[in-house]
Amino acid sequence: MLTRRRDRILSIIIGEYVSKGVPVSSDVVARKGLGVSPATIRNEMIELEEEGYLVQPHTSAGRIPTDKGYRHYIESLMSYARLSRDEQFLIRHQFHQVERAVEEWTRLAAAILSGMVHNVALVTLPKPVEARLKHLELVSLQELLVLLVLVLKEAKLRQQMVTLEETVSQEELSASARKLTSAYAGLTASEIAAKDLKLTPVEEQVMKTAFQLMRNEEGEEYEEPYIDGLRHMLRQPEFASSDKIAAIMEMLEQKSLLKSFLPRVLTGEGVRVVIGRENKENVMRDCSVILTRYGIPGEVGGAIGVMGPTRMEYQRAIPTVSFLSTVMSELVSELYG
Amino acid sequence: MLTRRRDRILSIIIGEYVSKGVPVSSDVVARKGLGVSPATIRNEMIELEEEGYLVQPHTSAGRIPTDKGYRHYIESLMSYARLSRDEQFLIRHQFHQVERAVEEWTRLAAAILSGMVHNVALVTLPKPVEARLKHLELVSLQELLVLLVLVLKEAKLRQQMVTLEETVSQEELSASARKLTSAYAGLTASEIAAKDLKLTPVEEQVMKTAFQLMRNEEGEEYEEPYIDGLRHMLRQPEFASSDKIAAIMEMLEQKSLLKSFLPRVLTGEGVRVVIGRENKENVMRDCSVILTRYGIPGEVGGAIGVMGPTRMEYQRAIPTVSFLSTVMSELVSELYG
DNA sequence: CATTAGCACTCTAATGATGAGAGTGCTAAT
DNA sequence: ATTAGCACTCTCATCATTAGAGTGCTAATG
Repeated sequence: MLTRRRDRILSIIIGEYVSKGVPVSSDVVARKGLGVSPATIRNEMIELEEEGYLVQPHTSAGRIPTDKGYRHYIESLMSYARLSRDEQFLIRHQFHQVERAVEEWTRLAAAILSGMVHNVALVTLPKPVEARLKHLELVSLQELLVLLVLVLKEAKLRQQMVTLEETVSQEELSASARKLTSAYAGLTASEIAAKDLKLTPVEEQVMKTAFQLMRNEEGEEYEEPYIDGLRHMLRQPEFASSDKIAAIMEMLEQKSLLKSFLPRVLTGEGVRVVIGRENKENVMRDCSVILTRYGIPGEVGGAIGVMGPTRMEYQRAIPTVSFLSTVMSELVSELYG
Repeated sequence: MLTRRRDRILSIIIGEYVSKGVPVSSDVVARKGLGVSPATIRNEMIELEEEGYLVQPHTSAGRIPTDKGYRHYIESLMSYARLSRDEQFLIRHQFHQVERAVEEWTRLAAAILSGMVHNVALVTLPKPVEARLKHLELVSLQELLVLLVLVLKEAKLRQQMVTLEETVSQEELSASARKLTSAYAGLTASEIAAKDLKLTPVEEQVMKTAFQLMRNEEGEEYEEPYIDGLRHMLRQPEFASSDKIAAIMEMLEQKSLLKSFLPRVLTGEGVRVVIGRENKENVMRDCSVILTRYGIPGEVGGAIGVMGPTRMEYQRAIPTVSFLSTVMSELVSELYG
């Protein structure tokens, strides 16, 4: 546990370092109205360094926060930081101005978030815990080629070409589609599989494909996220070396890494902050990630978050992520009724 | 017009510079089997410099090609460069291993292209010159909320929520959908508008939305492209400074710029190469873009291309872009049958 | 006349020396 | 417990020096 004053000093140092990007000297801290001299601050700083909250880049430099320092700072921040009423209103307003569609919302959320925190925003599409069929349609394209269209409960479309073994007219296809829709509407993939219905071979084939498509919708993993704001993050001085940029780019373009990265962090409620070396990936050792879920627990959910250098405006980023998650939850709830 | 020998020297310099990234000296050129001494090369290089094909970064450095130099080199390249049979086969093979869907093909094309040329690949979805309706479906979501699903001729789905003014049952909606489909299937947006049919108010409303959606499909502009391979481009030494990266990132993330950028380049047939300062955008002054169209002329088309530093392996990039455009054209043709 | 050997010249990039400035840690006084 | 004072350390910018790369020019050559 830190004394009140050390806590205060740590906050000041983090605040200064985050905004200026330069190691913070005892002088600067002393001028922030603590009523003590730089020498006293120095003594405290030695303590804070010994306890692992601060480090010096070199002997004659000011201090910068360690991951542990940020961690402490953030814990005390999490509870009370909120966006202002005005900002909340402004954000809500923007969502009401776009198409009523999850893709649009997700894209907008990423755009707003990245713009507000000047870093990369990651937002996945909402994904239902279990896919439920709403409607099924078959459209004949060419002789043997049929387009299978699934409308899922949450107004999501999935499509897949199916190559039939025999020619079937559009009328017959429509009849089959009607039959299958009325038989299976409202069911999940497993419920559909369980139901033993008398189907024609063509219908069998269609449902096999539909089953696959629905299975793909389920699962623990989140969708591939929308990414926005790379341009902002790259302006940060910590990304002056193009090596780091390339390494991070590699991670972001390699969907596999990203996917495996998201859910691990999100087993639990509330906003998660992963700071610097707390990240498993080595390339991320100078980055922090602020992530949270949104959606309706047990029904549908997505992830929303920010990625940026460890030296990040947590004070602003955390409430922003938090608020946007709330808004996305509301929007999704509306849609899922 | 250049003499045969100067042409040869220019080629060698470009070849060397592209692979090594270092100004090329007369010695290096002389060792390439021209049968003349470095001094002769130097005399030729002076000529080439005076004619604007080469420059020296500073007095005691080798030469590097100017935009004009690259331009000349490329003109002579365009005609004969092809990918090897093996590579062609390998690429085709990969396309046959993915889902039969334009999104997959587009994504894959970007992935393959960027991997092969170690730079950024841009590929837009194919876009029809005029959207033709294939099928229309209405799915009731909530009391007044209906999902309108359009299947367009090329197996493309479009969706939009419609808020009705009165409650309509799913049966009635399906009936309307059937009616509208049989009335309008195969028609373009303008043909649909021209047809004067007796519609209920709800059907009117639906068709108004459908009309809008189809109109959005048309137009001169290409779709927003799939982008892949930033990680490769960033590894190039010319992007060591993060300023440039950020500027280019800004352009790529700002869809507006990108969209306006694509079609301007693509009024015409064949592969287009825009080198360095030939680009309108100032941030692109050290970059080249290789772009071409694919699709069925007059019916459906997209753009495919590569972006990278001016010092690019044109010899490889141009035939690769060209070949992938052919493959995409074939695939799209199959689908549009 | 085209080619080329020879050479002086220029410019870069790496290295090391120097000094100012920033900020510290410690000591001793309050 | 706090703080003034001060020696100490390390960075960073500047400058000088030097090796090396590659040139352009001149004069000689077949």
